[in-house]
Amino acid sequence: MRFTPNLICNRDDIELAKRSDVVQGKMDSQRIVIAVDLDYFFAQCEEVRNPELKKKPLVICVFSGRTEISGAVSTANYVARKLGVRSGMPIANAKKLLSQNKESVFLPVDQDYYQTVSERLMQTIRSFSAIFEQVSVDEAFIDISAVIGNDFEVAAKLGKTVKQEIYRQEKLTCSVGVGPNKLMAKMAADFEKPDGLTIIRPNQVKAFLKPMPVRKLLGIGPKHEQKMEQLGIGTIEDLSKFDTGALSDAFGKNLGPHFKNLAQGLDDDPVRQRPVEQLSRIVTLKEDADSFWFEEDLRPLAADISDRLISLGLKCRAIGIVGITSELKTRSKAKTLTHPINSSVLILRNSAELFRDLFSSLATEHVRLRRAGIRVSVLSSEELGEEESEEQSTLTSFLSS
DNA sequence: AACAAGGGTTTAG
DNA sequence: TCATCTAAACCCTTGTT
Repeated sequence: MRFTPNLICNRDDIELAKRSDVVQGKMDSQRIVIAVDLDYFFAQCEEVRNPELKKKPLVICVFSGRTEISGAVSTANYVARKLGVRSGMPIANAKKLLSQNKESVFLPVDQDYYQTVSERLMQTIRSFSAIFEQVSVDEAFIDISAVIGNDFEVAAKLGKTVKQEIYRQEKLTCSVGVGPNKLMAKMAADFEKPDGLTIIRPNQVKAFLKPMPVRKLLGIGPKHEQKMEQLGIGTIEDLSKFDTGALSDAFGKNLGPHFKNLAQGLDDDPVRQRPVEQLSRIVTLKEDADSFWFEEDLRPLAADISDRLISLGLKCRAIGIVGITSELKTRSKAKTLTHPINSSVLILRNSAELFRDLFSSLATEHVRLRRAGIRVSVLSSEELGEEESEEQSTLTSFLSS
């Protein structure tokens, strides 16, 4: 079976595609979703900036600052991947793998640059449908049902057009998937990786999923895979036939049935822009800390989170800290405030207090911290928060006491 | 019973 | 030997209404 068509789109199709004035009808039964996933995004951005890099192994690194080379690989181009470099890998390991190749290049992430490119890309993708969801800096969904109707052949052309338009504007390649929902669109995009275009029509869903290992399903990682293996589940087909009750027992009341739906290619999650729910920043400390003497390391984190809250017009009513121990275990503490805040000073004061708490526990365990971070959540619009109900309940409890 | 809060885990990119 | 950073979703437990 083949999933990849080869069709060219004309000018009329583009104009048709741009018609976002069509109402988002409740034709829930037949959706067409497109997933766009930029190829090795950070590294490809660097290649566009300096085409010399295209032939060389290129590794984009997050340097932690502990030593000259400590840190992890963010992403790498396909030349480096062919030699075994993977994202998440320690930089030192990547250096070892590429030590024979004098051409290889290691660059630090340039988040601002990628962000600027990303914003232009998202504008372009969005111009194809108003029903749009940005998933990450380099990934997005559009729901084109209202724009195109229920015709996968037209959708295939539109997918091709999206790729061409992105390449024309930014000289970047991407992988595009077209499917009846977000899950299938995403899995289609993953099916053929650099510069791919894959269409999965509703009648192809079962055959597409059937033979795949469960690990390929979105949301099933190494841990879930291992658990499934113990249950005798190897392929997506195995999962789709497994007893729902048993899945609930193994993965929880929510997740168990969810996995079974995914295995059948079912996903009714709508394409929509999701509100920001939390903001966080974390740093690696110069040396592992066994007491709270690094308030200076925290100050820039608090300032950055405060800046972001303010520029989004938000305040937070919950604040938390995260610590990563020397053994790479995660420890966290959080508290809810009576009143929403966004100032750097208050964020710092509250997180410092939580860190003192955390260290009193860690001291008795003789555990030290390698990394320390701040997280804020329960975000509300700066103007109209849930102020009214807050006042109300305070008053009520006061009167009834 | 329903919901909030707090702490941990898993996934994804 | 070395192990980044950000964000979401879920799980479980405990406490309140």
